[in-house]
Amino acid sequence: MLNYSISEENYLKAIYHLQKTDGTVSTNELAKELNTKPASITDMMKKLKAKKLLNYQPYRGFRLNAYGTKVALTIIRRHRLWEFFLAQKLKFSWDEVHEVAEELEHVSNKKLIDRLDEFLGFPRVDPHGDPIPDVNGKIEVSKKINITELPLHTAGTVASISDQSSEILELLEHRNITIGTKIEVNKKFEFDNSMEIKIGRQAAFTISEQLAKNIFVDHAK
Amino acid sequence: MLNYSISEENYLKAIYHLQKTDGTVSTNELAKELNTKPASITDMMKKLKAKKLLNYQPYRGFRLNAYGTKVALTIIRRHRLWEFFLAQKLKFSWDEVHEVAEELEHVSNKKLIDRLDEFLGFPRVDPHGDPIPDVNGKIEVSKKINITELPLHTAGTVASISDQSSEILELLEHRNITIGTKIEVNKKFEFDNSMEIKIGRQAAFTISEQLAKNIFVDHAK
DNA sequence: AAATAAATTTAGGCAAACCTAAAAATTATA
DNA sequence: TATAATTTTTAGGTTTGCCTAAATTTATTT
Repeated sequence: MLNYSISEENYLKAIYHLQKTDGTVSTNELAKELNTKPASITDMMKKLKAKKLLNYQPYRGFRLNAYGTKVALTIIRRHRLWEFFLAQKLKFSWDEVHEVAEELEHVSNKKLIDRLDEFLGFPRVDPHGDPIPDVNGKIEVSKKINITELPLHTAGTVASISDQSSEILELLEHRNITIGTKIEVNKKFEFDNSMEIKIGRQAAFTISEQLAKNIFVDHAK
Repeated sequence: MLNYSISEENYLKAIYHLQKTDGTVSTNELAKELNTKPASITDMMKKLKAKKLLNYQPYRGFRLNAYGTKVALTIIRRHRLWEFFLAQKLKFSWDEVHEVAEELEHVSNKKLIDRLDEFLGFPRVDPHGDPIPDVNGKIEVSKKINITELPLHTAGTVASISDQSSEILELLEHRNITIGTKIEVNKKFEFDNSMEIKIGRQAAFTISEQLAKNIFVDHAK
């Protein structure tokens, strides 16, 4: 696998993430994601196409090919392993890791990343609950699990709420919990099975077992 | 402290290292060190002077000022902490760490470096035996110590040999040990106080207590 | 299907960091 | 000290990755 510039790596990563939802990515979409102008995107798409990382037809959007996807996944692997390292070993909080990992991810030494992976005990998910691609670029598809099964200090993205009553929604609204909210469990109390959770950088608060049992989150493995 | 580009950081670091020996650094000297052409050096010196990092008079060489030195020391701090991390935590060998640290050193998040320092237990010297600047940029002056006092797996640079006989020099020559050679102690044997040492990437070998007692190395603290 | 709006691309520029070749300053030498 | 050799700087280019403004293509309306 060849080496790519920091800009190229950021483009590949952004395209990978945008592709997930849409089938193809548009110039404006990517420009917005990368905080650049559409003209810059067109420039770079020509380069990445020339380097055989993606399929691109003028005016028709673009999509990573198999090789481009593989490169994107190694970058995501680096990013998530560093996030895990920062949270686990350097005691960075959940919401601080991303920014630092954005820089570390561009250090491309393969042995470094594989040794780091080993040092960390081959973690499967990063501190946000997103799956970490393995040495071969294989990435686990995330599954829904109940928040009560979520490991401590590992975020999950709220994917569904089983009870649909207005009572529970009132409570969730009050707590600022909706689909897409990232939740991290701080503590579980055996006495009443209540748990202390945290959302983003807000102060932690406690929720009852009843409520917890209704919250499902996306989580790899 | 402001942020500098990777190139600027590499220039500052190189000037710092060259300054140590000479009083002032010349264009050609720096060009050789950085594998660039003299014209590129002149370009960059103008920029670094404009940014108040060094003193520079055309045709008269250059030298970091107090601020430039401080910046250089934070880069060296990052580099050596990462080297320590790579050797100690990721089991990289002595001669592999430098190259990887050259990349990691440009990640400039201060909290990252200070937390890493703490995580590593505030090490004083890197795996090559060079001192690591502290949070405030203070760097210990290296002192000579006998190789028998050198901690295991930490390199020291041969600074002097106390015995000056031709017999010892013959032995040292055979072993490829001269002033400037970097030595790492692998093991010490209590039985006869002999020790197994390693030079660069050569295979390790054993030396007697008598010989060891005559080898002094530069080593911080 | 024309006209208008929106998205995308092209054209031409800019700054950073490098380069080569030529000019200028400094240093060494006859 | 004048000339030669060396060092350094200047002048003018190149590539990467970005920009603005204008042109073009595609999509949406009427």
